[in-house]
Amino acid sequence: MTASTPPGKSLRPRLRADAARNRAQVLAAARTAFRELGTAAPLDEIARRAGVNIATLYRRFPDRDALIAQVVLDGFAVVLDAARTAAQTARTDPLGALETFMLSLVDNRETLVLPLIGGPVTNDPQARDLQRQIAAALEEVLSAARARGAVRPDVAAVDLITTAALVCRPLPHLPQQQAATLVTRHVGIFLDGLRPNTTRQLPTAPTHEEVAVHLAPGPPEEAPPSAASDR
Amino acid sequence: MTASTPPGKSLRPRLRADAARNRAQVLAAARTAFRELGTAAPLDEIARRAGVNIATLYRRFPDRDALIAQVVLDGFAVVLDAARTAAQTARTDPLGALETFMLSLVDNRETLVLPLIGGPVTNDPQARDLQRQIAAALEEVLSAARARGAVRPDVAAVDLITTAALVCRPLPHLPQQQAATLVTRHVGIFLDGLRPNTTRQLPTAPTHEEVAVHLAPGPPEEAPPSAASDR
Amino acid sequence: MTASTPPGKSLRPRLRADAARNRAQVLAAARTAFRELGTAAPLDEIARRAGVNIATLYRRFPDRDALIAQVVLDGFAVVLDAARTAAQTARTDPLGALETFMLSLVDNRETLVLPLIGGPVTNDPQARDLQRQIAAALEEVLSAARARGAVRPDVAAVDLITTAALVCRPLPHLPQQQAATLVTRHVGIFLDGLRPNTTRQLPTAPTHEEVAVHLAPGPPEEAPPSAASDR
Amino acid sequence: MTASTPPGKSLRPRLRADAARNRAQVLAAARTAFRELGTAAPLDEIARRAGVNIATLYRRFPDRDALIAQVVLDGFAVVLDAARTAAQTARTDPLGALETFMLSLVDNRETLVLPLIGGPVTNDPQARDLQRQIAAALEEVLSAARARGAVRPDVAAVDLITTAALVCRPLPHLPQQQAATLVTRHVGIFLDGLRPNTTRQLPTAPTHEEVAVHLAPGPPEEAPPSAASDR
DNA sequence: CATGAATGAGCATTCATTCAT
DNA sequence: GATGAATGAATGCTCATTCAT
Repeated sequence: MTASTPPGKSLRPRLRADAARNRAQVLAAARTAFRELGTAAPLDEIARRAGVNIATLYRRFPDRDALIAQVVLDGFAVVLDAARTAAQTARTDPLGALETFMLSLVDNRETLVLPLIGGPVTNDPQARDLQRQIAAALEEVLSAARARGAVRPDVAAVDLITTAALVCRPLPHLPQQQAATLVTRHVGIFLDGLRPNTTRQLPTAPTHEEVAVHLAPGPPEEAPPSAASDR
Repeated sequence: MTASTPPGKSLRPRLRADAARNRAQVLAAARTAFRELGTAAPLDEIARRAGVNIATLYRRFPDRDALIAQVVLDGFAVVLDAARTAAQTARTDPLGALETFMLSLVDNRETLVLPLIGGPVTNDPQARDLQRQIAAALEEVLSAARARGAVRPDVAAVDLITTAALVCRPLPHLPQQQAATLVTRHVGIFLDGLRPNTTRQLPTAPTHEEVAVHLAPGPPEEAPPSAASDR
Repeated sequence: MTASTPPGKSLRPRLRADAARNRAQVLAAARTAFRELGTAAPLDEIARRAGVNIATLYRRFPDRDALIAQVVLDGFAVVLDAARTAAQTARTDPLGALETFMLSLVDNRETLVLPLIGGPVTNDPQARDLQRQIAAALEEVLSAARARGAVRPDVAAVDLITTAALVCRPLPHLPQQQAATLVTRHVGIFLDGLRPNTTRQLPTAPTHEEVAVHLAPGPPEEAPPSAASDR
Repeated sequence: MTASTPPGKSLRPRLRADAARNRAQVLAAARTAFRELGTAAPLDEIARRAGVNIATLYRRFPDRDALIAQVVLDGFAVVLDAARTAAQTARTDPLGALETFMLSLVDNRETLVLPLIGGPVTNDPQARDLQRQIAAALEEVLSAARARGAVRPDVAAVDLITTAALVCRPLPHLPQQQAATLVTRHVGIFLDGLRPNTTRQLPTAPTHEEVAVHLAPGPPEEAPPSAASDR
């Protein structure tokens, strides 16, 4: 599923080939720039990286938030893909499905801009819808697993989402490889923590609706540390 | 241990009372501003929150990085405190010590600015030293736990630090209470994942030196999402 | 020769008409502002005088030094013009050529920002090159004059350049007219001092290279007196 | 004659020893700072160079202009000294006296802050008075020289003052030694230009009153070139 | 459609000056 | 008398955004 070029139902009347290419390049540049510099990254820096003029960027995305929104939607689409794949194999191997799901996100970390909880926010109904679908698919996986006694009964889809949100954020100052190792270890331990026969009790999970309801307007998030000197 | 007012060994010849108060207020304001707006938060916003003039802020901290550095050092100091406390009870109850350590960080999340891996970086030797001490204390706890077979043998101090780094970052767009619940659940599952009799194998952990060596110059980090419109 | 719009060999791909006009206005404003307020003149003051926004100024000249450099280059171009004119008539009337050269600079004083020695510095290779050409042209004039016994044999091009540098700097606190009279008298006496049959011996002149070699990094220069109150 | 500690007639009730030392250090620091950075040099930079606190500087000199004024007065006093010395030997050797006068100023260039025309302005009556005395002494030298036919008849005291003003300004970007050589050569040629049997006619000189009358409020002067980057 | 150019507004930083110790 | 500290006000510079080509 191509994330950034939503199906024909879109209002967009189908772009000219070069315009579509520019749009894709802007999104790609935004993705990396947002991860490296934060979502406050200068828009002309993004335009430069995309090899287009700043005005071209503005033609496609009326403001920063529109750009962020699209990047996030693209991220959600990737996650939804993974979640659906997991749902498909849930019947036969729910634990393996879970593991594959989490690790595929870790692998795609670099192209995901903080999707899910913790990411930049949009009150876009599409985003809401995608989140709902993601939660549903994961819940499906979990109930299959619970039915087999493969996971602790108190784990919820929101826990998987939280984990994804935490581990997909950039770990700056660490080389790619090392960051990947550390995060993979973390996910491994987390997955082991999903086994049944738990020793400890978790606080009650919020429902998906409780979480989603806050995804709309929301307060800003954290920012980049300016390793050496911000500007 | 008072973090922001290091003992007399400091070069600073002891501040006048009012100056010290101002300095502390600036640091407190910076802490929250950094969490809410990112480390690129406007410095005059920080000064305003602290109730001092921007020039006063500059008198204490010659530039943004100096301010970040101090905030991070303070964060490290808090973590070191917690780690040492854990080390003290490690003999009698290593698992409890671990749990208390992790949860105390979650509780203090709000006053910690991305300490440890993933936080804003400083090549300050003090920061290095604190990190080293933190790692040492945690290793002490872990070896006590391993000796009793209370934890899986392949877990390392760096895993605890990674986890702390991940869960201490702000989860914007979520109300405090909910964020706390989600993170606490995550930590709970993670802790359960530390039990022995593991089902899965973790990739080899990097040594503390490998991780620390990258804490110096480092590339920038992630950034704020600009919920509505950044500027 | 149009000083500020170097021929097509320039990298600049030819400015749009309005942009070129703005650029010229900025340079003109800078010229007078630098003379009146020093090269530390507020850049927004310059922008205001030029009737453009400060950001427009920055678009053309990335920083103060770039602006200074261009103003100086323009000054050098004017001087080179004069020197070449002098060289052309040197054969027939070397003394007259010298006099015309010096007085033309005095006349253009107002549009020259400390060109030559003593002016703001640039390590721009173009500047170096212009200086070299100026020195060469003047040397040509002088050798023609020396050949006829029209000037003392120990005078060098560097002396003419020094004199130009000295007399082209603003004499603040004096009305234009009076400053012009005083400087013209000074130049007149200086020119008379160039006659042969000298009574006194001059210290050995540095070579042009010796002088030029110091034009690169260089320490700052003198500054404005702040007639009433600088700020 | 000690310039910066004017005779007892001063209003200042005689400073305590350490205060007097501080005052002298501030003036010395101001002298060099003004030459290096312009008269807009940061006052706290001057205080730092003087080794005193900025508030101490303010205690002695209520504002920048007061400091400038004193520095200029000191400069005038040095010039007056030299002019009087010249007047004393004018009877026996007027030309030598002139030469010695000019060269002594060149030698003291470094400690003179733009004295005379072209320097920072003061409406201080003391400054006026000093200038008058300087002009008188120089006129005395010149008339002795004219009487002997040792100089052209059309040279006036104002020409000497103009020349002094021109050559005493810093020539930045040139090493001390080279600047000295160039300026000395210039003065040498100028002095040779003072001989009688002139070939050219000078424009009529303004009277000393005409010149002095403009020394009061006056527009600002030129400024420092910011060799590399102003700030 | 794409771009060069212009603008206004924000933020960092510095400095003169005053105040309290 | 001297100093550390605080402040307000400039100024430099950058960026989002709009306009004209």
